[in-house]
Amino acid sequence: MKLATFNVNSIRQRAGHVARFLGRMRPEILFLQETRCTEEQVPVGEFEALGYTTRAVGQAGGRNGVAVIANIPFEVVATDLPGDAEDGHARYIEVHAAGMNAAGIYLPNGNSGGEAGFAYKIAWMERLRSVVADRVDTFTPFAVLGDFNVCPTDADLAPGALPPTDALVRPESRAQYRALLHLGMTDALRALHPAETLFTYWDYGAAFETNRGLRIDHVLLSPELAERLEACDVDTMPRSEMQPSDHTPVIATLR
DNA sequence: ATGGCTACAGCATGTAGA
Repeated sequence: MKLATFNVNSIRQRAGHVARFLGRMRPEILFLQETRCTEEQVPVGEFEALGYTTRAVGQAGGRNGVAVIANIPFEVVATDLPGDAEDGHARYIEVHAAGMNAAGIYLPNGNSGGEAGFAYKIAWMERLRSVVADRVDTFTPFAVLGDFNVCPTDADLAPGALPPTDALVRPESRAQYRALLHLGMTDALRALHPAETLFTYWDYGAAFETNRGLRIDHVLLSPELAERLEACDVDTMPRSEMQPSDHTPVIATLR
């Protein structure tokens, strides 16, 4: 069973990248972030041809947007977090599939909109923590995958890539991320690669060539799923293709 | 630390991304 996450920075610009990734890695479930379009605008044809079904949560205006693409039966059980403001932000999708729940998230960046924008990020993380706490308390096998917009530690970004005031590395963001781990979630990539320099995002320009990146896309697993964790890796292939997203996928394999 | 990228809305630049 392979679970994957990929911030595509516009699915309309990246349908080919996603289709090639699906064909090569054949994940059972793939979560997308920053689809940047409405549900009707998601180009699903290439995915259907590969045997995949798509469900999207989108919004008008070219911002945010998440989706799930799977080749096993699944049911969408949530399209927002309990308590989410009625602001129309498309940032959450949760499915029930293969005896587990899996959520795809596009966590607010928190750098725009001043301190109010940062507060929105932290509040969003607190709501996510409530959902994770519920799934853990009820022993629901649960995976959270997506663009967390948090570098968990200083080992998760190239030295000097961000100022210490950036919302991706601020202590409050990191504390909220750690709170998810303290609930019992496992950072799958870091658990299997404790000392490796691993990035999932490189800014456009020369950052990929010079490997000046960030690790901000994560796979968190509840105890039931962490026990089944077999492999977790960053797939840099899509980032090396022409007209890439600035992110690249992370894939976890469960027994 | 941004914007030297990129995408989007919409048609000129402004906003957002991280």
